[in-house]
Amino acid sequence: MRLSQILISTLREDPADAEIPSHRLLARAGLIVKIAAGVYTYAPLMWRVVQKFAQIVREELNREGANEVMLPIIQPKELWVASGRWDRYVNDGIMFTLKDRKGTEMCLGPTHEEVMTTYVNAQVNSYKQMPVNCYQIQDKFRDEIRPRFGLMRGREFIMMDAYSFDADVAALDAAYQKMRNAYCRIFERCGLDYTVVQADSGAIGGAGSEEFMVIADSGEDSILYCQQSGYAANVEKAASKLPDAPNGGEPKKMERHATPDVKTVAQLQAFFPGWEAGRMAKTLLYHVTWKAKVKVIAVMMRGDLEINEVKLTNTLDALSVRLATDDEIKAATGAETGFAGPVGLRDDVPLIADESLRDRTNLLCGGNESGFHCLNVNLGVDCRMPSFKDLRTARAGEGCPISGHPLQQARGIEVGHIFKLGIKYSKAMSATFMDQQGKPQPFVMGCYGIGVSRTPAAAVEQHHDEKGIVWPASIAPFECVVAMLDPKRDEQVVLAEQIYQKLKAAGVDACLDDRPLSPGAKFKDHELLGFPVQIFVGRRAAEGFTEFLLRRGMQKSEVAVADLTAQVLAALGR
RNA sequence: CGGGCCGUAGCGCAGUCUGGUAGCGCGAUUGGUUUGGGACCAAUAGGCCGUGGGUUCAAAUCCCACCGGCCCGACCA
Repeated sequence: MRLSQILISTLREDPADAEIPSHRLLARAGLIVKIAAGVYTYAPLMWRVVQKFAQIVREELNREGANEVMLPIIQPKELWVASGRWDRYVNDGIMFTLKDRKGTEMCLGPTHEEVMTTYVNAQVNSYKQMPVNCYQIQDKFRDEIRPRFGLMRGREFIMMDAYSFDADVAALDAAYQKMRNAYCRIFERCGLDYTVVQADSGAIGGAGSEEFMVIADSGEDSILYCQQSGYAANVEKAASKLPDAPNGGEPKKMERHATPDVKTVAQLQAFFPGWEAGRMAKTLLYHVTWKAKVKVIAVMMRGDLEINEVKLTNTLDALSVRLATDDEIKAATGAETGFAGPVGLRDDVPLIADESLRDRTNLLCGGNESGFHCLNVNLGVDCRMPSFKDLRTARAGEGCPISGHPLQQARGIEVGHIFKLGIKYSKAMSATFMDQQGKPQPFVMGCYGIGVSRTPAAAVEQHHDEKGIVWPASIAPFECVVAMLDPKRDEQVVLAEQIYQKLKAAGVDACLDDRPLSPGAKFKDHELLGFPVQIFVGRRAAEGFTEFLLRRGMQKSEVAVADLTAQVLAALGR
């Protein structure tokens, strides 16, 4: 391709609304253009990037026997009612809904479990037809509460989702493993530094799930990992071994103390010298929403630790949880915020506690009365015995649950997520096949997503410098650019053309920069656009020499034309 | 949805406090000179100052409402 024929519009200045490197660079390079919040046009060079990545995804999925299909973007409400997800997605506000001419409610697909399950259910009647794995690569729509970071969190975005259908759990496990392997190959081929972490399965539900995280400071997810054991988990899911808190000793008689205006753990430590946070048990009131009811419940946590609301939601099998408001707290405990405790808590307020409080004695708790706290509280003696659950947010520095070594923390961009769904959707939607006994059974499903527009952005996040993007060769818009510095000089034009043709003949995805720009402008453009290998045909063209630049590291050397193709192939690892 | 902020030429911004001719840089167009780090000279084009209402002799500027957008938070296959 000749760059003179491609729409390229790099900006001299950073766009005003971009924060993170990938958004800033993709916008400045003119590769993405915003049309509304979280909605972007992909410029020709960016579309090449997306297509190259999508092709890698296809090749690796096809290798595992998956079938590419095209599913509708517009979906009828009834499918979502059948799976039980309409209300949740609409209430969460992320569903784009619309009505057709007849007034039938439809939505723009935020994901495709419903459609795919319906499709496969109609086609697959027998266990003999499985395993089946279908995927699609296309636009998805989510009216994100807060779109941001360019392609990282858009409202319209490109995604690959694959769905596997099997007759039993063992077959699902095999399908899952195949997809996991394919995912590893995909992200390796993109040159990404990624980690597979245990994850919460969230709104989509199901048994096990793992996320593929690209490590980057701008990542929206926090992950904890251990190099010794290989353990890695999203902080939403992570477990850890805790260092012991100070022992409370033999149970003593509870004391009630006036603590006016002392509300926080820090204030309590100052008020009661010698009582460390680890000997306190804070009690937080949560407003919990289930499908058919809402309730305020009390959750106890050791004073020096934090509640993990994802774990709390899962433990309670709730749709959502949020901290209770001051009014709700007063209604439930009779006390102002800051004095809630288990002692004398109303019987109709359920009480649960984190495992870190099991068997702990002589705790410091809120008094359930404004201005009072209790010392030497013993659970099950001075108050109800709570049920104990893992509700704690694991933190860096705590022990790895496998090796005990201190956990380390990093930020990650979620580029892939794989789930063992089981029969959650097939059962809800009555999607069944005939088993060997001739009895209908629900499909055992898995689902597997990759952010197709997000992954290239993540690649930029990981591969850039102060001058611009440094594309990994496998997804670069072109592997190599051949630029004539002065298109008015015939020897440069002729030589550049020759080199370009030779590279193409050698199988290099090359482009020719024949634009009538000054040399400086071309240098800047190519630094920003990030072609991995850059060849400049300039003042030494007549002598048969060119300049050879590797974008990563910006190493520049003079190379004779005769050696050029070999050098380019070597630089591309071929 | 809570908190903070912003809408002025294609992009980046000044002007708004203190009402009175709408500006700067980049980009674009034309002509000329250039050609190794976003060239130079000259000329030109380009604005319902987000929208609607109000105050005023007079509104980009003051007031109200709405719309759009950004950041923090909550939220989030």
